[in-house]
Amino acid sequence: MERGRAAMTQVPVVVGPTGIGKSQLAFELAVQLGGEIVVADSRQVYQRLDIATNKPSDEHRRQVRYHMIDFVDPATNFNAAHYVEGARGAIDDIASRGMTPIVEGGTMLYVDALCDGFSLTGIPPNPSLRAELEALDVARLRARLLAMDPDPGVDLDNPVRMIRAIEIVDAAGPPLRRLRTRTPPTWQPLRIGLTAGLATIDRRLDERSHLQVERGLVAETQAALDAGVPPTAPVLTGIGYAEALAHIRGELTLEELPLAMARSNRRYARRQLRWWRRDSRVLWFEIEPDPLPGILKHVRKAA
RNA sequence: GGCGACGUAGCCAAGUGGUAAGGCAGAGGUCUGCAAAACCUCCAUCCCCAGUUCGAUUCUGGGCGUCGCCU
Repeated sequence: MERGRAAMTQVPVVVGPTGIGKSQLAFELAVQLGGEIVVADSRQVYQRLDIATNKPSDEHRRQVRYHMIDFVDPATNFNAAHYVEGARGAIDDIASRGMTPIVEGGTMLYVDALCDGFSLTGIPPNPSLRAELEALDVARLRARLLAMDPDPGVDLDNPVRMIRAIEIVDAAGPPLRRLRTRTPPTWQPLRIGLTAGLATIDRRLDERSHLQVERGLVAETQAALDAGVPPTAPVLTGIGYAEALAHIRGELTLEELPLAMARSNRRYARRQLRWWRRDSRVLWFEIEPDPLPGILKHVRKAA
């Protein structure tokens, strides 16, 4: 069958909370399996901002080929649909060359959109409509949305979700639900979760935050500003950069900076854990004893 | 030692004689094109004792504590 090899291809997908060593594990997995890594991360796609986005080291990049990082102008916006398109292409490309694609990431929506094949409705953002809708309060947004689609299936308290819903229905007509479909990819995701106790995660995040500041996070942020990246750009709203900006504005001392970063990271890590722990398809591995052998065994058995 | 102010959740902080705003942090949850975002839910009986009162976190007295000023 034509879809033959591709259809059967198992793609390891390494997920888990930030700061737990996913990147390192994916690297080791790639080395062992002869693979290339497709990062699923909404911030690593942007060029230059390396420190707080936790991009792979030059050393790792020399040994393993990485995809979906470092290719978007930081002054622009990138989104889940762009990601899925690029990542699917990357995976097909890797597989076509006989290598093993390995997805690794932290952005929950990106991972699920890619691996579950979310349609994302196919309607692109409409900036002028968004600008208009952003001026409305929640009640008005809700009324406007319900007038177009009485049962849109979105959080009616959430302005961001309602604006998106209105945008879709405005372009494609109701009902919204019919546009949100799933078309699984031609390959089989093998979800591997990396986890650890919260105390361990918190300690690592604390250490990493201090390290990032020492490595020049503030200078990197300032350089981005100097290069014309607006403070409102998505990258600069990310963990680390948001705090660095606050420091540059004088709202945080240099001593407070890593503490604030660690706090944001803790919150994010917990959200990631909550997102994936409800997904029964994820097989979890503790990071404490080296999880690589067990993961390799699992991957090889599945293949 | 004297004088003054203050003492509300982990932190910041409103407030009233009738049974405690809000913010941050924390916990849980939602999630199909901004997702490291956005949104939802939960989270205190007001320093201690006595008194006044139908009823005190809110009034009075005492104690303890903190801060400031003075000697």
